[in-house]
Amino acid sequence: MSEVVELSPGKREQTKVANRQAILEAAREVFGEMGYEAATVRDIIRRTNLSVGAFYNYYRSKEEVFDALADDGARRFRPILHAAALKATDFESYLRAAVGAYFNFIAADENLYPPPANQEPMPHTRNTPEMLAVFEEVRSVLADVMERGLAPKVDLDFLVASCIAVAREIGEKMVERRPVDVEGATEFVVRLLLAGVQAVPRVER
Amino acid sequence: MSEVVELSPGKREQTKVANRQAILEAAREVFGEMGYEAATVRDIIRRTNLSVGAFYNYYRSKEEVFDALADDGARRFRPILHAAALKATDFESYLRAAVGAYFNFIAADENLYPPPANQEPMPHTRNTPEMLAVFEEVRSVLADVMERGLAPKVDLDFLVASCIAVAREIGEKMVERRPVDVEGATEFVVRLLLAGVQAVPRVER
Amino acid sequence: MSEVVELSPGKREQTKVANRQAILEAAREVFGEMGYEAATVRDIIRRTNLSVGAFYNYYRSKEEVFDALADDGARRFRPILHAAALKATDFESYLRAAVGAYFNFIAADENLYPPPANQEPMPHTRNTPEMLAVFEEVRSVLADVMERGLAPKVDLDFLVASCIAVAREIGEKMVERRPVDVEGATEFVVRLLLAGVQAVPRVER
Amino acid sequence: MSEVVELSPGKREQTKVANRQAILEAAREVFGEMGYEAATVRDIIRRTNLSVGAFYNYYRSKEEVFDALADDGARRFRPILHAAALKATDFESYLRAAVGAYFNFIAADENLYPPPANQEPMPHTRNTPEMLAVFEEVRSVLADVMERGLAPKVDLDFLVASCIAVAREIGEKMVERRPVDVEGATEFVVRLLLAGVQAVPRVER
DNA sequence: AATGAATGAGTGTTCATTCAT
DNA sequence: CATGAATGAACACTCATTCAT
Repeated sequence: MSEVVELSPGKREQTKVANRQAILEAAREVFGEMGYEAATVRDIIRRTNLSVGAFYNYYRSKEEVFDALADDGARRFRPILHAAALKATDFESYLRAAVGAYFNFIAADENLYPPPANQEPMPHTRNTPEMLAVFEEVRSVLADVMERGLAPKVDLDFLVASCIAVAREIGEKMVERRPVDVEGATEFVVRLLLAGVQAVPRVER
Repeated sequence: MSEVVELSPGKREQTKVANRQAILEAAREVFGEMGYEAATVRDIIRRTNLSVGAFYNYYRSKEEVFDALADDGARRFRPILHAAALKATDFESYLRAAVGAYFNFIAADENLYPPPANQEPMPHTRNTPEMLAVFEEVRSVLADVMERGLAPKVDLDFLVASCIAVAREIGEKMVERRPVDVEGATEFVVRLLLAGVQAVPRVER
Repeated sequence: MSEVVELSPGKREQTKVANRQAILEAAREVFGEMGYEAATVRDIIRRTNLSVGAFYNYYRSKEEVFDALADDGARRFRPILHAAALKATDFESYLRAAVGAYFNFIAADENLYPPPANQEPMPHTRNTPEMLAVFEEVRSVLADVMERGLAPKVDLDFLVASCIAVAREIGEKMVERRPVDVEGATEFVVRLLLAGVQAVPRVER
Repeated sequence: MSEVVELSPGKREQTKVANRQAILEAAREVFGEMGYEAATVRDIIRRTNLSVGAFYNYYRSKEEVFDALADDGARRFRPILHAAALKATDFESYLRAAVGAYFNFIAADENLYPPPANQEPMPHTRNTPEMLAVFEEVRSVLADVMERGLAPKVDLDFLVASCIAVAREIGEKMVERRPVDVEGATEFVVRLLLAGVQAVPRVER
């Protein structure tokens, strides 16, 4: 009866990719605004041209989009971070490259999807999956630096935790400010951590 | 009409207090493990000897236990933090007192309620309300230090964010280790932040 | 331990009666204001000095107070109606006595418990049980009149239904007006029904 | 994107309409038998082939079906009543047309949905929402008659109340009888009210 | 594939009733 | 008897997921 006309070869395939992406973007927004639990599948598809049913053609469950979001973030960030790391020769340039890359990354994201007026302190929300993935990346980079001896031998876990914590928190503050000052935020974080890591107790390891 | 005068807390009153506390503890655990949204009232009461109905005898809603938890944490931590602050004369002792107090606080809490084998990376969790309240306290203490000129004039928001972030994250790592080393963790955080704050860009105001 | 002092003989018995009555009055108000289903046992006992437990000492269930209320209304109204009926010699005086008695009855009730500002059209309420009982009484009186041939032989069921309907509805309007005009309302109802019953089709029966 | 154009109501659309109607009918029965408060959504859907969830696909809340029921009744009755009123020239024909229309209306309804054996005096019931809507219509018709001077100037509120009361009550009795005698019931009501209104006290107004 | 109605387990919450004190 | 905390079966409603079209 009803027949979908194929306008050009590959059109179908294009649509599939586009739909998959549309769901991902919508999910990014919705999870960011309401948190994983509060967000409903309907909230997500409402921001696309698709139907609930279509959602399940592309992702098997709500959880799966969440995970895909994390993968997506990590996949997009990994090369950036890696490239930045390659140019680094000592701990400072390493740190600066990594933090800078991260801040540029979230600043770019921010421009694409500015926060919705930040209505309330949003009492019961969570980190977006992307953030989680990005933190994973940063963690591995810093672990590597420690391995290669570019930084004093300190409590690795504690250092990693500190760097991630500071970068995350300052990054969050950064994108809340207008204008978004990536330079300034990077400078703050790099100096703080660089001085900090020197002051912290050494371990023989 | 006839009123039974209770000269000392009667058994009934004791039970009520105990039940109220039991619900609070259970809620602390459940919110900690699953986050506010995912946690159900039934999850909470399942960890007590009580019934759904009893829950609502003690708290008017799920939200109310959550808030009560925050109040409870803040109420218990505020005096500790305050006392510590009084003994401090410069930024270092201030920081050490505050961080030490905070770490002792969560370490004590930890002993009472050890984490449940830390099953997975905890997929969809959030901060406990207590943490949030405690962070509020720490924030105000640090803001005060900045006000009184005991620390260099740097970006206040960024500094506060950094301190809270580092303390939180290191605190979390600390309680995951055995034995729990409050001394070491405090030393790490204090040195890192103290050196960091000196290195960070100054602002005129 | 605690001992209830018997101040005078029979005091206990008095209290019991008073409590039973207090519950009844409270229930009358509450059922009237919110309807049977919406009213809760707690709503009722809140208007007494008693406890939930006490409620169940006097009445086995919410349903039972409701029924007791009906019985109470009927018991109080029956003698009044009966006396009025005795003085009547023809249909008019019979009708006038019955309707007058009924209107005086509900007007007196109204004075004791004026309606609570009649906030909204009260979307989902019901008749008070008293009303129901009173209607039963009126019905039996009118049935008797038909039996005794004081009124034309018309469709008995229909006549009874009409009289009850008109009396109820006009009674309700009457108590809503200020001042409450029992005379006027009675006159209206009596004339309407008296003329009506003459005009209505006869049945051989 | 792709849109399936339906030239005639498709099977899906038919099912939707049927389901919507099925819920309405079931609600009509259930509200009629148990009253609004006592009726549960599950009681309603139990009489359909649908699930709880489906109920909420068609109506946003229990209250909404109730209102829809009233609207439905009013919508179906209004034109009938209006047409009847147009043919009337004096109070009698007016009254006869209105009452006749009303009785035909509820008799038709009755044939579609006969009462469930009238089990008991129906302990805690209420008017169906349809009745309420219908009564509103009847009220406005009668108010109009008074306005246009087709009936003596009597207490308007009281007259309206009486007519509605008698029509409702007799109507109820009528549908309980077998066979349902619309003619007879109409005759009874019209004669009663017509004579009654002449006998009732005049007001200058 | 796409659609969106259908499903039903699960959620927060209420309330009649019981029962230890 | 009085008390009021405890109980747990309901309730209205939501939402991830399925499935007929």
